[in-house]
Amino acid sequence: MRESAVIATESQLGRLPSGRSGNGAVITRPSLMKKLQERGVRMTAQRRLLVEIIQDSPRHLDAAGLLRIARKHDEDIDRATVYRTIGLLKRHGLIDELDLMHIEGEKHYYEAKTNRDHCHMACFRCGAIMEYASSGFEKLKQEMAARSGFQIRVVRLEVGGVCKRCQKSAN
Amino acid sequence: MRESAVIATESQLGRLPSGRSGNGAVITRPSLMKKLQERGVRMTAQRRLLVEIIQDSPRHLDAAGLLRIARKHDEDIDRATVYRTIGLLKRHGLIDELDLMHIEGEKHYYEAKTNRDHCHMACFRCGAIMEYASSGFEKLKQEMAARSGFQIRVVRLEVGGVCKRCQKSAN
DNA sequence: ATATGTGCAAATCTTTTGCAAATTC
DNA sequence: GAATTTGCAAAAGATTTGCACATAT
Repeated sequence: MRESAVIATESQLGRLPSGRSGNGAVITRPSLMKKLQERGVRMTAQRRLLVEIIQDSPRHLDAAGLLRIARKHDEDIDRATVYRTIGLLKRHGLIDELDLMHIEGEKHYYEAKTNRDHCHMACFRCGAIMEYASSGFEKLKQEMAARSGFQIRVVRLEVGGVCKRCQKSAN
Repeated sequence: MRESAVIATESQLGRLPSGRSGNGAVITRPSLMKKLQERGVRMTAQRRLLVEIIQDSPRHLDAAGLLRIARKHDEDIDRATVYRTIGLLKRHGLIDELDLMHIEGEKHYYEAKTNRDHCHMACFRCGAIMEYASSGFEKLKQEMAARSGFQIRVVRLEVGGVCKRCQKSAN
C-alpha cells in the first residue's frame, strides 16, 4: 500500500493535522515551548500566550486572528507583539507560513511545524482547506536537494482548485 | 536517466525558464496574447504593453517592476492598470504568482505560465532563485489529484534554503 | 452607441518601526 | 542592573476602489 493520504479536511480554514494519517504515519506537532526553552529564548507572558495559541489552534491563524484570540486572555496585547513573535518563531523555524492560495485576501497563515511536511489544497469554490501528506512529497524534496545541491530549510507546496464536493454540486 | 533537472539559476531574481531543460524536456511559454484573443478579451494599448512585458521578461517581475518597465514605453500608465491587468491574467490562469519565499519583502512576482510546472528555490543567503522541474513533481500532482479528488488548477511549490555556492563559501 | 477600461487620488489592509516604559534573567 | 521586550502611535508598503473621462468593439 502506498504511503500517502489526505490527513484532514475542514470547511473554511482547515483543521490542522495531528494524529494518524490514513496510511498509518503519525503526524505530530512538537512542543514549541520546549524548543524555545532549549534554545534559551527569553520567555515573556505574551510569548507564552501566543505560542500556546498557535500550538493548540485547531485552525490556521493569521496575525489578526491570533491577536483576536490572544486579547481574550490579555486585553492589552498589541498587534506589534504578535508580529514580532511570529517573526521570532519563523526565524527559529518553528512555524510554517502559508498563503492558502490567497483565498481570503493577502494575509499569511501560520501553523506549528509538524514532524512531517504536508501540503495544503484550497478550494476556490467553498474555501475548504485540505491537508495532504505523502511519501511522494518527501521523495521529491530529497530529489530536489540532491540534484540542485540546495540545502532545503523550508518547503511550501500549495494547490488551488475545486474540491470533490464542489465538483459534484456543479453550481 | 531520470527526467528531472535544474532548469535555470540566476543571481538575484531568477531568469525565467525556456528552452531545453537538462533532461531534454522542452519548456515553453505559450503566447499570452493569443490566448487572450481566443477568449475574446478586449485588448487595449495598455494591456498589450503589459502582456508583452510579462511574456518577454527574462526575470520575475513584481507589480512595481512591471510598472517601472511599462512606463518606459507609456509614461502615463498607472499602477491601478497594472494591478487590474495582473488580476485579469490571474483569473484567466495565464500567469503564475510567486512569493519567492519573501526573500525581498511581501511582494508577489509573476511569470507567464509554462507548459510544464516547475518549482522555485530561493537562497536565503545570496537571494539567488533557482528553477526546478522534474517528473517527480508531475507525478506528485497526479497522485494528489487522484487521491484527494481535487481538480487542481494552480500549483505552487516554493523552497527556501541555502544554495550550493553559499554552502561552500561558508560565510 | 454602449459597454468596458483608464488615470487619478484617496482609501484599505497588512506589516514594520521608533521610542519611552515595563519586564526578564 | 543590564539587556531585552512591550505597547503605543505613527509610518511604510502593497493592493484596491470610486469616479469622471477615454477607448474598444
